Amino acid sequence: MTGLLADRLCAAGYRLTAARSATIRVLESGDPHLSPAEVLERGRAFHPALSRATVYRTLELLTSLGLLRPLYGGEDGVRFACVADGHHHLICLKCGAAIHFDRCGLDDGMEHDLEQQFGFEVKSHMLELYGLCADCRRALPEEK
Amino acid sequence: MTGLLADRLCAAGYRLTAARSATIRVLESGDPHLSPAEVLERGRAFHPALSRATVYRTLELLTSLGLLRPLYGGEDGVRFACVADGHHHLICLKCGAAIHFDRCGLDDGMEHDLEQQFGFEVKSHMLELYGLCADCRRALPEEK
DNA sequence: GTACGTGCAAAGGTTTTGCATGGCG
DNA sequence: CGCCATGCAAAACCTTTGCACGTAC
Repeated sequence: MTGLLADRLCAAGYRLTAARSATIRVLESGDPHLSPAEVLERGRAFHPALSRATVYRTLELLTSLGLLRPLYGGEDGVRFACVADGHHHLICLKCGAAIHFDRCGLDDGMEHDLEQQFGFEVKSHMLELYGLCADCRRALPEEK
Repeated sequence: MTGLLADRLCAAGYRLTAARSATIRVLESGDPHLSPAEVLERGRAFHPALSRATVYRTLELLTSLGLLRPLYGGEDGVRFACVADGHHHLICLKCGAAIHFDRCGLDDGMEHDLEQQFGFEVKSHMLELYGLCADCRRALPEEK
């Protein structure tokens, strides 16, 4: 339990309430790709009164702080990923599976170069690679 | 006019119809981050009868071929980006501006390593860096 | 000529909003 | 104690789906 999201939230001047705390606990507990509905369902384990509207508001707030990122998954709508310290996925174009990997091939000097070139202040990043996962590669040749 | 999207579509065995052609022309004409509504509006310049449903169907089709990628933009919902040959953005967390840059710091051996490790076949990729654009950095200190 | 693709319009689900209440700081 | 945040429920929105017709190949 690092409390990274909570820390950043407070540092930005927002209150750490029961609803937000529950939402954050869900986001930091394992599964890195959750839909708003899943966050609501799991969040109610920590704070039964949690409302759908508050989940949406909290997700938007964390996104605006650069801590979360909304992704379009394979088929089931939006999912949010924590990108506080960079996030890297392999995404299967067929089944929508998102595989997380740690290694980031990013050139370390790159962020600095971009800040120089565009005056852009980089806070986090995400790298996605698209293709076919092992299971779908196996399945494809068979189906006709 | 490269016709890259059209070529790939046909190569995959799909028909190149007037509706699809119009949609593709919009996607290949400049602006790399379009919402479905914008695609519809601009597409009707080429094919007035173009329907909203067909735009959605075509966007989904191109996405499943790994040519497009749905992104959640700053505030206005989904936008689609062409990732046929890799795409790299700086995204402003405040105003939602998406700045394209060419340089990709990706380690060239990385794709191959991931194929070895996960059995994943990489077809395209996208790199997003989140932060504040030059304009918003200037504006922030002023507004209280 | 045939199977695929389209347009229309209605259905479905998710996301957003307003307002009175509650609780953090 | 004041203001921020919440919960509820309704409203708004975007997206998807069914079906009969048109058309690419």
